[in-house]
Amino acid sequence: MVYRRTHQVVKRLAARRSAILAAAREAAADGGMAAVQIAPVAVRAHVAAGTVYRYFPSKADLISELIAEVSRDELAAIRRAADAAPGPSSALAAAVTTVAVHVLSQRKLAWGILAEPVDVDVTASRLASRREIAGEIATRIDAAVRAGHLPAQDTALAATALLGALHESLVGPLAPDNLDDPVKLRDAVQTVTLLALRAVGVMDARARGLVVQATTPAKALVGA
Amino acid sequence: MVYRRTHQVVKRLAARRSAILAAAREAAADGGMAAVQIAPVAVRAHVAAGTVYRYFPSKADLISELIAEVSRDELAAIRRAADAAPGPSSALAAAVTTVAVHVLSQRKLAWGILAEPVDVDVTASRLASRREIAGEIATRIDAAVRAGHLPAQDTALAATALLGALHESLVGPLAPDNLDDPVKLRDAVQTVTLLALRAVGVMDARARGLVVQATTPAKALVGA
DNA sequence: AGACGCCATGAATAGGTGTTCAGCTTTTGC
DNA sequence: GCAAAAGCTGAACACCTATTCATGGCGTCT
Repeated sequence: MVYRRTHQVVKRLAARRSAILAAAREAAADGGMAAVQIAPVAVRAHVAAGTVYRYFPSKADLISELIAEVSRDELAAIRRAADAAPGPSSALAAAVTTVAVHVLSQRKLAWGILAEPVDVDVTASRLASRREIAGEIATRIDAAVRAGHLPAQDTALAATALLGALHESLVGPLAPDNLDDPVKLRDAVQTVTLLALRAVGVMDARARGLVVQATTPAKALVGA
Repeated sequence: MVYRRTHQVVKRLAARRSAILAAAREAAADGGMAAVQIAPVAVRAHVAAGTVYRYFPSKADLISELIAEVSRDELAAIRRAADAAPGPSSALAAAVTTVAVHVLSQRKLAWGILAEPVDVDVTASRLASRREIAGEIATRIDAAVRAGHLPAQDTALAATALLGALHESLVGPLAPDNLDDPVKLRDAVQTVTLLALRAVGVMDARARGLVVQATTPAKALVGA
């Protein structure tokens, strides 16, 4: 007797898997990675604790997939924004702005994905996540360098440094705490983007122009 | 009958306390914060596990003091380097270089102090540590701004961003892995310092000069 | 309709480390 | 030298949450 999964069942299984992941994401967005515990996530997803283990071998795997998923979304958003820009420098500015806006609009989640202490080992997926995003930024820096807009440099290191600057200043423990005010938030995004662009060698005056330009499409997200 | 601590005993107690802290520091430098567990630390300090609790109310307190101690040392080094510089811009460059060299020369410890997951809550002391260092950097940026060497800016945010850039690119998960080679190490320090200076608005050409200048006194540490 | 296999359940288990404390040793004051 | 106080010890405890698994229910095939 060959038991075969009906299409309907396959769909239900997939839905459940997504539900669990979504529940984990909500929990993380809500209370950080600390809130991503098997039992609470199971409740959120309307399944029993044991069921989670039918879909993910371990908590580490669950969180790893969560990180990968968020990372994919992030990367797509960055590419979209950068590709829509008129030139390499604008693209870089757009990419940086996108990262800034995204992490700010989901601070707890971002902090959880990036740096919050977790009781299981997720270094590998965090590493992969960073690699992807940093790689994209590095590519954009490289394009600007090749276009002659920036001095030659170690683009990988620069990209890493930029991300570090963004993360620490926007979602790190020292991040300003009044970022709920849309105006302050936009200012923070602009300030940090300006810093980032100057860091890789964009002249101050030109950088300011790029920042304003890049902020415009992101207006809706920034809410100003 | 009034029992009173003899001078000798006071000294022994203080010595023991230091020994425990030192043991914790060694453990952290050796295997990161994960290695700072009560039992192993006690062994290193040649005391019993219970004894640790006669000096520190909890593991959280022990680690908090460890963080504070390392932070104090770091701050002192930054001040020393900056104060020895001839002008505000040089001082800023020196401060940044000092941070870079320090975190690189004790990567595991730095990572532990800054961001490594710990099973107890040490956010408060980490926050304080960051505040101190960032405050110092902010002060130096401010001095350079007032001297007319840099454009006006949000110095607190800039300082935070700089530290984020340094940490992420030098001890974060994406940090280059060949930093044991002294030459590579020096290059990394210079590259990152250059990025940092440009970020706050130092012109590229001038920044390069400051970087070289600032690296010279740190030569010994950098080992090149 | 019957038999069999996959899926879901959630209470019980496991494992590891911070913390406690009753007993022992060392120091103090007379 | 002796009693009292303080310090030290380390085995036992406590706690917490990831993970397991015996059981029951549902879907699939003949």
